[in-house]
Amino acid sequence: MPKAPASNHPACTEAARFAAVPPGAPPDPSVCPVRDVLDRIGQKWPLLILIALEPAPLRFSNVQRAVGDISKRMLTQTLRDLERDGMLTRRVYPTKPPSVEYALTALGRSALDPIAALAAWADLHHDTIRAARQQFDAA
Amino acid sequence: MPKAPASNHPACTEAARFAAVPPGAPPDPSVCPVRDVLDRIGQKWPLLILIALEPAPLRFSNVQRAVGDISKRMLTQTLRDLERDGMLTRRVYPTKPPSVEYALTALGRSALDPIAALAAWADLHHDTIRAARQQFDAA
DNA sequence: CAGCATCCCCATCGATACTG
DNA sequence: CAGTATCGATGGGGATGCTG
Repeated sequence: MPKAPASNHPACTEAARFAAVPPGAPPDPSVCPVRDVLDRIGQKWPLLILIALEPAPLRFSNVQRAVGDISKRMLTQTLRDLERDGMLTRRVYPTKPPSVEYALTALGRSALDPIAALAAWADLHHDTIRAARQQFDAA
Repeated sequence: MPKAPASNHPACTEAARFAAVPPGAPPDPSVCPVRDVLDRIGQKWPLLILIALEPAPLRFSNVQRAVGDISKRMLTQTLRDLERDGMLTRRVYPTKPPSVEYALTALGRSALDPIAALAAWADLHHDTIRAARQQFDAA
């Protein structure tokens, strides 16, 4: 069990509405899609892994190198989570020594789309944020 | 000090490139804008607070009610962080008893834009993800 | 090479109680 | 009403070592 399921938080209905849900009200109140997704991509490693795999599929060690300082433990765990979510595929080649290739799925690729929008926003407003922080800290 | 500064992670340059940075290379390698932003909005409360304030400014207690089950402790702390980032303003009315109104800034409002895109994605693909999980767990 | 198991730390968050 | 202060539990995640 990776973690507890997303909270069925009252404000999540707000979030869902904010997300421009279709006409019909969400039938399953026990899950908030927004939080469900954000819990994943909001973490450090999942995002970096998705980005690392964007240009091309990679093997375990190559993912580790691409991401940089992730431990094998977290890499394994995060890859599992992403595979479980259908964001990437895990293909084992029974060579000697074994090699495992990870590749984005269409779903994983499509996720990078809105993430890129967010990244663009971050890049655009980063200076403003940093300035705001400095001003705030002068107090 | 809210938390440690964002890691100057090698893959962040990848992330930055992915975010379609302008021609010039980022001069400050010690900060990754993408992680900087994601560290915030990836957390539970900041997002819910931004969403709660989107329709209209709210006072402390009203934010708490709007968000739902957040403790005063986390609410205070998160509001501070968001204020520090320039995402919202804090205006104190010296009435008796005192009241404090929190309102989104233009920056905070603009942040909800890409977040909405992400939320829309989450809403759209949530079923697919849940299905992938169920299939994965059948093993 | 890929990945699992173990240990352990410490940051985060909730609960509670108190103040201006 | 709008916080601050303090304590305590919980679990995320790093380091290390072992296996197929």
